[in-house]
Amino acid sequence: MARKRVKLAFIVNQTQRRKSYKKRKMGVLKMLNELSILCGVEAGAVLYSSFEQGPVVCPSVEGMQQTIATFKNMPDFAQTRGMMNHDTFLDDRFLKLGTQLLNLKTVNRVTEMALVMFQILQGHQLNISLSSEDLNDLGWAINLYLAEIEKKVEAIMKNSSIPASAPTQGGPSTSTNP
Amino acid sequence: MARKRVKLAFIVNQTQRRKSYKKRKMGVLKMLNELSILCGVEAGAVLYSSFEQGPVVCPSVEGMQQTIATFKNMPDFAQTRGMMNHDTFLDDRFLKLGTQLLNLKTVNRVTEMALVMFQILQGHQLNISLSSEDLNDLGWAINLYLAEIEKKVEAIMKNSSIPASAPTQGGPSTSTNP
DNA sequence: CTCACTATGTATAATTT
DNA sequence: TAAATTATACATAGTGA
Repeated sequence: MARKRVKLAFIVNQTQRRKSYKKRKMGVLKMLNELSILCGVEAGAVLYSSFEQGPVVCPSVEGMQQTIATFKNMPDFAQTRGMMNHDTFLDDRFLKLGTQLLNLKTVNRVTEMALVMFQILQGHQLNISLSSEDLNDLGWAINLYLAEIEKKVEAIMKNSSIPASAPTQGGPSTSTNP
Repeated sequence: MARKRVKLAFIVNQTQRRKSYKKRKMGVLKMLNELSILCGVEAGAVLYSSFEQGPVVCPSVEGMQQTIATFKNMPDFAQTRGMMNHDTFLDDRFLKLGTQLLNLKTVNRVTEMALVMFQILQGHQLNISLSSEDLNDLGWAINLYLAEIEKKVEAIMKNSSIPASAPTQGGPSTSTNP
């Protein structure tokens, strides 16, 4: 019943780890959502866990689709056409429209964010793994390490006679918007 | 002194919002880091705020660079060369090597995550903003809305005689690893 | 596994310096 | 404006159905 002080280390017990992951995922996504709303910040995240088929992407694609669908199916939307002018600019219905459009802009902004993230990390990856002769030792160590692992895997495979299979790759699962 | 129940809405006061952003950013990044360590999950995030020059990227590029630097400068690393075999595979020094290599793998994994995120959102963006005639109304509304905003901005600019300036674009700032 | 509950550590809004 | 403080709401580890 008591929540012991959490030790910041990998949770070895798989069941326990899975539980913790589920709860904390919810927590992080909720807080990210709150940060986004409260502070007017575009916030995106990706979680890549072994517990789920694909990466968890936030903000969720489904959430954004719902936003669009809501906008498209907004009652009286057709009636709004043709009655837009300065007098109706601050009309409630039009303000709602604005909110929805801001959400639409968010989609584009998040895409842009992801691109930035990708470019930054890609550039970083190139710097450390491809560039100069400074990393010869690193490359050598990697190869040796992987070779050792390969040997171990081969040995295990021979003994257990389980055929090697391509990893199952499911579609990405998106988080439900909190 | 008391923390009032938080109302989930955009904080209008800029000073207040800035404060909240700083604190909550720390919190979210910390929790993301914890989730990553506790549950063995690759977690990446991007924050795009008006409070900082560029996007905040997590895990931090600097943090990863430090990992690499540590690895490269590891004492006795040169001595390890040539003494790797099955007997020394579980040697302490080599286990450390493995940990560092896992971190290196994390770099690549995060890059991959970002790419997935980008592709998913890119695809989604195209679906909703470019594709079919279903969205004619949406496009029409956007144009009208933007035109109205433009008029307002023009009016404000004329009255205040403040010249329009290109937004300053700084380099990306990376979060410090907690 | 999933939900529900509860005790408790943590994050953070409000306030002061 | 930023840092330190404090009181409180919230997240979540542990537990049971």
